[in-house]
Amino acid sequence: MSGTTHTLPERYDPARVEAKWQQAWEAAQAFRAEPISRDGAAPVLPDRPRTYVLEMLPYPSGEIHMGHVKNYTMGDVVAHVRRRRGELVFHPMGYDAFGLPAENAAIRTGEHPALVTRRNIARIREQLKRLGFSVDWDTEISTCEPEYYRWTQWLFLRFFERGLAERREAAVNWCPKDQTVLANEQVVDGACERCGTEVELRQLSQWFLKITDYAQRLLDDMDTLVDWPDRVLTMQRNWIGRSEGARVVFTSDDGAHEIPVFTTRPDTLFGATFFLLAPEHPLVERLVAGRPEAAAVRDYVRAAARASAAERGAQDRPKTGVFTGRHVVNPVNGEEIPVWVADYVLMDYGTGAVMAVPGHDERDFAFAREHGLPVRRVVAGDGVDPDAPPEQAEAGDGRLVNSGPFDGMAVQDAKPAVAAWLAERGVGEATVGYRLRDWLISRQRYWGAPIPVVHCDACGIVAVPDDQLPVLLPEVEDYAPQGKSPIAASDAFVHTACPACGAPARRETDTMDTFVDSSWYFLRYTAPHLSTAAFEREMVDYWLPVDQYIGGVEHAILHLLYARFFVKVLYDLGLVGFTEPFARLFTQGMIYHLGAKMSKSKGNVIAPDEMVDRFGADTLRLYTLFLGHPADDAEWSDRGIEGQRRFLDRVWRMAAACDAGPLVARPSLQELQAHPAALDLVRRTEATVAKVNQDVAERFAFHTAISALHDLVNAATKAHAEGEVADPLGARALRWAAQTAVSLLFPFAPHVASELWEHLGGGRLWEEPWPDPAEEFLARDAVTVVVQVNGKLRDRMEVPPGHPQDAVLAQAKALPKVLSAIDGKSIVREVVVPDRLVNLVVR
RNA sequence: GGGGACGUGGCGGAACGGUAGACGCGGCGGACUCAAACUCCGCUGACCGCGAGGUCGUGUGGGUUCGACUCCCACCGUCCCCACCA
Repeated sequence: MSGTTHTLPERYDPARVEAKWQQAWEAAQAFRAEPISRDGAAPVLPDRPRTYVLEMLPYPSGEIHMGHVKNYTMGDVVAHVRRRRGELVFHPMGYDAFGLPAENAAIRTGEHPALVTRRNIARIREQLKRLGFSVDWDTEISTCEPEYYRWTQWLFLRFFERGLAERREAAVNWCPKDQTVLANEQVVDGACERCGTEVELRQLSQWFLKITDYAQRLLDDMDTLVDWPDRVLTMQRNWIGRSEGARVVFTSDDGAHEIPVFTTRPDTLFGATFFLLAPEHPLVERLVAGRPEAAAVRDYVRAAARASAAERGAQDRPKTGVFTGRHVVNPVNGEEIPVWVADYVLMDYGTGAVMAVPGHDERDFAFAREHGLPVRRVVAGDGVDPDAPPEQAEAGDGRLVNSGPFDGMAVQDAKPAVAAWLAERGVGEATVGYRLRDWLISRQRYWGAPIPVVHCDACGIVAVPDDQLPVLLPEVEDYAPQGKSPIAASDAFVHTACPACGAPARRETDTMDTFVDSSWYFLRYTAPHLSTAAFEREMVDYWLPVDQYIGGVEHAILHLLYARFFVKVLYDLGLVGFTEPFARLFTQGMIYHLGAKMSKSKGNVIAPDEMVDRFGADTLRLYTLFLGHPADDAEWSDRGIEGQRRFLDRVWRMAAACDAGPLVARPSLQELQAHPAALDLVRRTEATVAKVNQDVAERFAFHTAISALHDLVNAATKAHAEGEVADPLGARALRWAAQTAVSLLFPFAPHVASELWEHLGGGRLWEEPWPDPAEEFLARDAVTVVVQVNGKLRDRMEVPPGHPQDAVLAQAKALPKVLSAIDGKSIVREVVVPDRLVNLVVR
């Protein structure tokens, strides 16, 4: 590929060009990932600027879709540009390979999910390769392979040792027909996504990762994520849902139980007229046992357990509840208030118990109305009668009334004052609540990483020793869940010896949520096949945090939050030297077609392969980026893609119009003085370099960068067609324009750019320094200044750049159109924006 | 109910307080061709005018500013996230 004498075929044939360059890159190991950790080799870390460009790894459910093409093309552009800027670029690829789709296919066909998955991966790999992304395929990882999930299990055990993984009872969505736990996303309108059966809530023993221990740090460290989209940060902030309030301890009427509540309104404590427990609250049974109300309460609790989450959470549902016959004592005033059980109280937020202040909380007010409970005013705005109970919940500001020693205090002051009062007496304190829940990672499913613990009657839950990892998935007959994980059917798997005491024991049969796999894959890329560790500290500290992460906004909350949590835990464990995984995040918009999100069920999917067949990978890459700003949703147009193919055809013809090599140097400004057409072309070329650089590096605006390339190629083509650059100097200018356009085109359409670069006499374009604009060509010798009268455009004029303001003004005032516009009026103000505009304000 | 994003030609979109509609699609007219495809050239926001030119125009209504698609407020519409979170 020395590119000496190379004749260009007349017609652009993408299939030939793309195959040729994909082979060339592979043969040259052009995009080799280095350095990475390998078995038996000590890492050598180059002293060079490095960049980790990462796109969210695909889920191998079948084929890639247009969203993937857009995602990986964006990442590829960034990777190419940075590589050619001289940075050491790391741009790996892998597969998030565990999970439901492969498993469901296996349940249908009986085929092993590993086979389904590997076949899908082979298909996707082929599709990605056809698009020519600059990744090193030797470092590919797949989360479902034992060499990967061994380390997922190893990391789980580190969480377990730290007390960050624990097993406890939790309510889960349960489909009584399928006999399985469903993720929230699998519950549609309170029914099972697959069979339509009403979903129940069920108490099951489940594994959790204690992400709530990290709630505050996940919140605090967001301040360092300045290059993340605000909307993602906002979504995460809302998801974590920090709220300040107080813990208040109530005591049961017999003095036997202390029942804490969490409230954000400790200032309204004197307004509590009743008390609520969630149906799942452990004290419910103990409070009602042996009482006449017990039967009614148990009925209610049972009904609540059967009701689905969606049903319980329904918006305008009447507030139901049942009186327990018991009372609790309010610590501020010793008042006894009745205890009810109500299903609008959630067991997993706060303490599962609530003090009800109907005067100042909407839900409590509705409940009080429904059940004839008293409403009391404890906050009054100006001019409000303190003894008139609110007619509706009043959540606004005011001063405290009917609140003993706190009367007259403003709400804002009363909150800390009441909390302090409680703390002094040992019946509460100021505290912070989060709506973030612990991360339930248990799945009663086959196709996931087995949770590597053993249940021993004598020792309890025992970790599988590191040297016995991986705990391999057993072979089973049936992949369908039957109330427990399918792997529980494998006796050989389940029955084992306790690693601690050697007695017969049972293996855990739950597998892990696939989000666990994808919470650390970006670390594994630095050691994709290392057999001695998940990764090496030196290497991850070298490459991470990821410089540019790119993916769909649908992962704005869960994946990104989980990955951040993982990295913080690994930091605390001393396994990594950074606390955030992704320094810069870009979330792309979706591609729509015929007004809807592309989906098989809507029949509006455009298959990338078909587009590659018809137009070539380069055209497809270009078009997905040309669609609009990548952060915005975009509408696919069948005709639109033809425009980008036409553009590449035009680039091809422009390059073909140039003689085969060698490459030329840019003509100097001085040489070009006598040749206006050539000068103009070089000026446009340099301006395009500046524009593309700015759009790609600063704005992520690939669509306008591509537009700028259109402009340049159109101008060069026109200059050539009109014979303006037929002379030797003109030909050099044209060649320079062509060379530069091809060079700039490369990150977007690498195959055709490489082919044309070769024709023009260049070698390895992927290593060619990325163009910088020649500043001397960016300055113009005349600028257009627009002239406005009262802000209305009246005329425009050419002036030298930096022309003195008074001269510009004088020239503007002499323009005939301006004269007629200001005729008979007096100028009251003159605004001059240098080199841009004049505005005359007249009256 | 809470939070967020977005409303610009026939369509995708451009314009980071200073020429609204770049670039692309589509459309119209023309050149090339026996014809077509390809390619090339011209026009293409609306209205008035033969023309030069003029008037209007970025969802609606206000505001800030010499000047607003852009900033602020309210409303209408679309989409996304969260949602009985005490």
